[in-house]
Amino acid sequence: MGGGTTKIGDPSGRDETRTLLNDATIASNIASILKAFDRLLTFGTGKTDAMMVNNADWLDGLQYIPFLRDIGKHFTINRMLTMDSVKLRLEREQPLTFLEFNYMILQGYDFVELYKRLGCTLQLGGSDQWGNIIQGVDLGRRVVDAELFGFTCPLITTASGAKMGKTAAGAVWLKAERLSPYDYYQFWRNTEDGDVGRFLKLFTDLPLDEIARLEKLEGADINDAKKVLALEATTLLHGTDAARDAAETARKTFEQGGIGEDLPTVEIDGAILKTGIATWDLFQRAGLAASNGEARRLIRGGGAKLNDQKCDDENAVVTADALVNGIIKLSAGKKRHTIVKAIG
RNA sequence: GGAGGGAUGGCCGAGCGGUCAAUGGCAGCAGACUGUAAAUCUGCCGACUUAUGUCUACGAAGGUUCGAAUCCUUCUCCCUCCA
Repeated sequence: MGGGTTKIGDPSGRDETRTLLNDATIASNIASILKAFDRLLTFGTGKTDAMMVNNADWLDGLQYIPFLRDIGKHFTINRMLTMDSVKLRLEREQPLTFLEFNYMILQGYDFVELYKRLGCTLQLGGSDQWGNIIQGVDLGRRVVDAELFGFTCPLITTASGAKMGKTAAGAVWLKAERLSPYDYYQFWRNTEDGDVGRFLKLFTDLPLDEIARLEKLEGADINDAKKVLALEATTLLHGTDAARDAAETARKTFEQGGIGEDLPTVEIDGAILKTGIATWDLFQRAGLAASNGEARRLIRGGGAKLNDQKCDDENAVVTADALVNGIIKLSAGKKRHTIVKAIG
């Protein structure tokens, strides 16, 4: 964990100085990240178990002068200026502070420190980390005569060039509290055709010959491959049960036009339904519109459905009569569905 | 220290006294077409129980004016050049 380096901020790929966080925020972020990774890695003390270390352990106590003399002398400004993270910022005439300029030195130092403490000899990262990793490799050779290695992979984009990680609802979160298994499943289910094969290889553990078979599918059949992708990816993160439930909810919702149990659910006071509530208000409360005005626009635009019936009048009053088995299904467009449940 | 240039809605970027909630592009949302895909086309895209209405908004605070994103003053931050 970059508990120390986050106080500096990696200048890679951004024009603006990263917002500096305070210690409490950093600590809570680290705890949160540990929880997210816990789903994917086995942390422990065993031979092959994962361990999480925090570079604040050795960076926070660094003394400036000794550090400059021992480590700083191995870095030339000439070389540092050729690093993309620095070069791009300068070329675009964006400010780069001395603080950020030091980031690569610290990350390089991290690698050496990890080698000395834990015998770590390989650093993996996105291709934007290449420069930072190489600095560590070089530094290792110079100060501890170690042979270190770097391994980078291209940052993942979709076939149409968009950066990964964004969905209609915002970012793709790994924690179920931020993005439900169902929404996570849907994220993968909606993968572009051209990405399916690549994503199957990158984000699932399926054997390559199975993936090769799925890749051969064409036209509408590609949907079968997408279902496999979504199911496998969701299983890895949320487990078999959650993934199966998500798949079942998606099947019911999209293939039968019914109501899946895992759809986002919003509770509403039964008394409100008794007296009646305007349609636009209901959509807003269900979280399908960010503001009342947006809800109205959604309905006016013809994108809103209540129990699969198109809503024509934003001011129409919805009452308890609309409840079917105690719930109302609201839809914004074809993909965003929410269940409203009356309570009390 | 000196001389210039700049700060506009999620982002980029026009506007340079009224017709500006602010051109255009991107992103986003919805509709059509489809396969819960992409591409394309269409509409929407500050908030408010929607109103030819109110409020908030063009870095911040004052001022000029019937009226300011647009003019003036001060401040903050950024960029470029010179030292």
